[in-house]
Amino acid sequence: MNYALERFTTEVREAIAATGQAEVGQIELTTPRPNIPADLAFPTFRLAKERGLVAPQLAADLAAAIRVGDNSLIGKVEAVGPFLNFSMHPERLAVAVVSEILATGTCYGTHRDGHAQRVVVDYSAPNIAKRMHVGHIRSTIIGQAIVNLYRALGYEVIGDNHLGDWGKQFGVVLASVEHEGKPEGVGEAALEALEAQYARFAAAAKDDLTLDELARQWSLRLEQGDPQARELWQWSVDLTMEAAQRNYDRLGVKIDHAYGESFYEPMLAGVIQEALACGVAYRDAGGAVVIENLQNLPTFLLQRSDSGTLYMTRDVATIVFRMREFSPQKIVYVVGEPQALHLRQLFALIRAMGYAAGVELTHIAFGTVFDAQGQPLSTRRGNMVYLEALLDDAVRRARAVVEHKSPDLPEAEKDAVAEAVGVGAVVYNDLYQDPKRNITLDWERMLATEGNSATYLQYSYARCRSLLRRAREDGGEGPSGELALLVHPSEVRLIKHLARLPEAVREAGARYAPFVVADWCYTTAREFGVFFEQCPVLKAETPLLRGARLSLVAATAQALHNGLSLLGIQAPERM
RNA sequence: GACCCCGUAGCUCAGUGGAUUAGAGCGUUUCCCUGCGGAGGAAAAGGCCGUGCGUUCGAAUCGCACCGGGGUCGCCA
Repeated sequence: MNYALERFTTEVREAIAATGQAEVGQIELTTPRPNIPADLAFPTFRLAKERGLVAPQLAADLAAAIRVGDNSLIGKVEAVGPFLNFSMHPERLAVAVVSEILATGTCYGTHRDGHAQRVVVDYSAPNIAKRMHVGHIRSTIIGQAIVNLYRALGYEVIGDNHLGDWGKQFGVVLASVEHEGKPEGVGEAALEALEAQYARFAAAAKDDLTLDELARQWSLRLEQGDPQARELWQWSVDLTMEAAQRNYDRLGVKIDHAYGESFYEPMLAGVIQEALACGVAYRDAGGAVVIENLQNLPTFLLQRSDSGTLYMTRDVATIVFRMREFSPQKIVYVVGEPQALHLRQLFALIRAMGYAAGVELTHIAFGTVFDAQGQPLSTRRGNMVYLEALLDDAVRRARAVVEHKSPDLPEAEKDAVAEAVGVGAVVYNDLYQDPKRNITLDWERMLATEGNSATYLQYSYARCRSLLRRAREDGGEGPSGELALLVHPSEVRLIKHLARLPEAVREAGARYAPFVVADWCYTTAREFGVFFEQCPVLKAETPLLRGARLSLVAATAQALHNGLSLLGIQAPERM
């Protein structure tokens, strides 16, 4: 796809090159700040320096020498000081942008950059036998947005849910089930009961050595593949995933695989052997397998002195497996910032072992969630917020607003809108800013219905759809092709912004930053708001203008919908 | 002690080498429903871009040092 904005950029580059005063490679273009009345600029500082010229003079000379074709998207060329400024041709831009959005539909904004390339995204990773909480929501939501973005960029994306389904704590889980039986209920309620059971057993085992021994036995039986232990373990996995799936469905999350840590158990001995054999690791006096002096990173372990394996061991095996199974060009980890060092060590080790050569290994480190008092959320502090409850609460609050704003909607639709608005607010709270920032769980901010909020974006979409619906109903001029009429300043601004979705998608992908798309959506809603205020659509001065404006509204709705889908946010037709 | 992330308006955040006036939202103070969804739009007030030194024709943006906040540092994940 060669979008209008890309064609414009190419035309500018070629026009400059055609003057014979600059090589194509020397032409670095920038997007001017909003207060500059231009759409693309060529700062001539560098070229002037190379040629021993004065920048403003060079810019003026270039401006005089540039020739623009009859059907060019370039409207105006102007030298302003040392800058050579290019503006788009408003009428031709309107025709190009609006028609390409309507023609490409849900594909508008996508690319083929990643053609024949594969990306593995590691995200969500809930712990088995526990409820998902706010700590998992960030990985899940940001991860899914990254998956969506890379699919939109044309990559083949493989999502993998690296379940926390292994480790010493399972001995306690299984022992507690033997002790108290399986908890009643389903979903998160059952998991909550299981967590309580776990806590009771763990507390009791502190004073009762026979209980402690029981847990140890179960842990051992599980590792040795004992059928009964395995069956109980599988039951806890199923129970957890069933609950997780409800949350995933609501969040629009779909993860291709869920191998989980347990899957790699058979590969671990081999990984340790290999690390020892190739000399990056050694076995110390205590029997632990140690890696030190690796790229100035702190020393770390690949195997415990009691011969047990570690998170690191399983993560190495995971990369080995992913390379063999998927041959990806990139592996992306959507994991919290506290694990940054662990992942640097992992990446360094895997490279030292000769794996993943030429493969991009990326850690998208997201910040920690704090409560309103600035405390980290934790079970022990008792301030933990669980995902299902969070979503339910958000939806409940949204339902009250819907009831107040749109009392005439059918009840079922009110429910659907509340679900979209409530869940959308939770999702947007994780996507509207740079993931690496720590965030405070602020209900007011999260469930805001004004300003830079999911609700505002959904509202803008609903207004677009409402206009189009009413246009069909009143029998007047429908969306039409007289797009060159769209030259009102607020129309031009909106169109220019709509033209930027494709590059926003690219930038968001390159930076692993969904907020770039969120920002684009927000600005779209703002520009549409201004247009809506200043330009009557249904009662436009002429039928032709009405048709053109309806086309612009349709294009805005389509582009906004595409942007929101990338973020995983639903857009109701009315609300 | 070492390393990583952050520090921009009262609050939450964009902007990370270039253009008279560093942008949004929330909050505050005003306006705009005889025109389509007011979950909207307009305007005002509010900033030594943590501090200092440096690099550069040019620094919120790059480098160094410091200060403040968050985090991590062999047998958890």
